[in-house]
Amino acid sequence: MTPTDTRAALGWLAGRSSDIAPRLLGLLLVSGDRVGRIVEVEAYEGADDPASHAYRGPTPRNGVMFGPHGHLYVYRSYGMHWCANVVCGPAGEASAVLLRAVEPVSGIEAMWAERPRARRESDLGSGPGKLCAALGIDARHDGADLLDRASPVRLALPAAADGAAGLPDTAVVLTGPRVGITRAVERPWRFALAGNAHVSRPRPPSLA
DNA sequence: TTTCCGATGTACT
DNA sequence: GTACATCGGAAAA
Repeated sequence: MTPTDTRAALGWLAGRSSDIAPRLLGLLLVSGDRVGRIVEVEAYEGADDPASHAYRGPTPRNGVMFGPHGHLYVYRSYGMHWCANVVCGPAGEASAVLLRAVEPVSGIEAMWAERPRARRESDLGSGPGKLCAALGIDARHDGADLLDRASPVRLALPAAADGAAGLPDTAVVLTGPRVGITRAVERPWRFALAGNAHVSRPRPPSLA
């Protein structure tokens, strides 16, 4: 697996976000010199998902969601934080995966500099707003091509990954309701790596 | 520790 | 005007 093969290796990234979301766990999110391992995500679909930004159709904010898969949709949350999504629906059919938490892998000093209030390493990327701050992701990256090696923000396969999966066979994925929404709350479209300290709050219940 | 609440841009009623 | 895919500081316990 060479770095130039990312687009081919992640060909499965096109489709329904609820299918694709758990497969993003374990992949690397690269932003300049900073790298985080994706440990928590949520799926948001389009016209059939009342909790999705795309539910009511395209707007100036969510336009990237209706474009080709593999691009980054960045929006401002509660007026002060940035949140980032991986677009996975085919053009015209909005479907995206919200990146909720990353585990710092490298460029960790730069992440601390972006988040001086953090008290421990697990405060750096344990939330959708936190990870964008730690990795320096903002409106400039809305629409960035995550499968282009020259992109300022991109996805990468972990070095040890064999095949398309970014996770070891022993990894356990927790599933639960999405965080912070009021509609379609019953859909279990939050996915997180069991036992990982960098998952956001509220922490999903561990398996018995 | 848990709960509560303010900050504040964009979209919608 | 109200809701919102959040966060972190302060108060309560």
